[in-house]
Amino acid sequence: MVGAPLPRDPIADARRNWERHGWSDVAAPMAAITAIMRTQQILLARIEAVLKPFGLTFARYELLALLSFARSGALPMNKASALLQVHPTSVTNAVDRLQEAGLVLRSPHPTDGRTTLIELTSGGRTLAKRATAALNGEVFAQSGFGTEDVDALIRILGDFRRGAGDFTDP
Amino acid sequence: MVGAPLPRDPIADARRNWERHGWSDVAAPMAAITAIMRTQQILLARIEAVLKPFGLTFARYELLALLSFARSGALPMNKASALLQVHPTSVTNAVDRLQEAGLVLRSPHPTDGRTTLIELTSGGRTLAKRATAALNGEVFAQSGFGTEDVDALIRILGDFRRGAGDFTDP
DNA sequence: TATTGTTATACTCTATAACTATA
DNA sequence: TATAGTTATAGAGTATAACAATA
Repeated sequence: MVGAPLPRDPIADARRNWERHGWSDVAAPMAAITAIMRTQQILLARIEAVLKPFGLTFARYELLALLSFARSGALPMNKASALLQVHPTSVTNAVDRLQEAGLVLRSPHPTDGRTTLIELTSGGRTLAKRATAALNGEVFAQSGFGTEDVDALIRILGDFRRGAGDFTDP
Repeated sequence: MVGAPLPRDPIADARRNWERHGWSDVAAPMAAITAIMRTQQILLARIEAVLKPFGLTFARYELLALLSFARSGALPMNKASALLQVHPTSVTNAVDRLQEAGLVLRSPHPTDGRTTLIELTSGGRTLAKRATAALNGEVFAQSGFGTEDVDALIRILGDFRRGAGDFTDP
């Protein structure tokens, strides 16, 4: 998927093309956004490679990790959908697969008959811990970002996400 | 897809969870990387929404835009694959669809019988221009990133991509 | 009426492997 | 032998719409 390194940065080239065609005013944001898309692609590939031996995809890992941090150990489907910012059908799909693998189970909500709770099995909890340790050691601990750059990213992208309506936190 | 804003930033919460579980050393990079994933999701949704009326996906638009900047107006398949950093089969697929839509056409390479050249039709060139104008006006011009933040992102993500082996540029 | 979740369906992109044709 | 591209096949996530059950 990632072949030999290119001799030139294709995004810097695209930026120059934008400037040459009279779009100088948006060339820089175009380059920044394109760089985000490409960076995400690189990071996702690393993450999925680490998770593959555990039989997990990133989407399923995120659900597992979310459950492992839930106070009660269980979450309603719609809560998971909201927190992970994914479509309800995506959660249904992910839970189906995790349930087949014996990592989570569905249980009825005690008071609201409409809602389904998802909770980790003990096997799911163990796998979540192991997968998290692997990601921490093989991806996050060697992210390729310097300490100050990590802080800058968190601030810049936090501002962006707030502006995009993700959350209202201060 | 994007429901009501959450009262709290889920990524900041995840970071606190990491710290509470003894992974303080990687909590910040985890948060930065998770923020990149989420930001990409938001941006991709905006881009695809703008491109939809043109009958284009982002992957197909990228190919169209790349061709529109090629000096000769044509590119070999493998060149496109390398520059867009996508799998050869993804290029085959994209070209198939763009060709069905009459936006590009395949032609034989003049000297190397193995390679196929892709080139824009006049309709493809027109659509590329219109789609680029729409993206510039509706996404890049209102990116939600401040000017200094755009510069910071370009520098930080450029360093990252170089480190990841995307290119060898200075 | 509104909400929760599932099902059916469809359409992305992606990836591997096998294959053809050419160098 | 190596390279370029296609085909077949598979799997991933995402989305819409229709539906059932419950509030």
